[in-house]
Amino acid sequence: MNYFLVKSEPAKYSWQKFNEDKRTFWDGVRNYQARNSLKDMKKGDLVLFYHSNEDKAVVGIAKVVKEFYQDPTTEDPNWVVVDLEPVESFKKPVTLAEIKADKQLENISLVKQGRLSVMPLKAAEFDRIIAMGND
DNA sequence: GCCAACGTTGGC
DNA sequence: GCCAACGTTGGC
Repeated sequence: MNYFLVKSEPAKYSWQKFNEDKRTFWDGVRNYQARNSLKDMKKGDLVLFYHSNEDKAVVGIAKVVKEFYQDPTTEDPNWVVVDLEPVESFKKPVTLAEIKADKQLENISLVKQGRLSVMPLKAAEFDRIIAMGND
């Protein structure tokens, strides 16, 4: 089981919209590092959903329901998507400020490499954020 | 709206 | 294959 975090601007694709859709393909990744993470996702892996820009908070958990395949929004074979389904919403969104302030999360890619839109998480980091979201 | 960080592109 | 220029992302 692997863990990841994906970012979305709420104005573009919000957690709420995702829950209304019940399922989505994660398109628009145009960065090789992020793409490699998409390729590492296996069915059943869990993915934190982060709102960038407006909320700057992790708002819920999704899971991988279909492994990577050609991005249907481009002809370029470099780019892939995965299918995700919402699992649950956090009781309380975990803000970037809280993550930055947490000792156990100081090395998380979200903080260290702010511009990356899809990133792997260590199990401990994933668990920690979940715990904070359910406080 | 500014700017820092950083990935990508293209000239040499 | 190096590196400067440029574009994009995202926090503030």
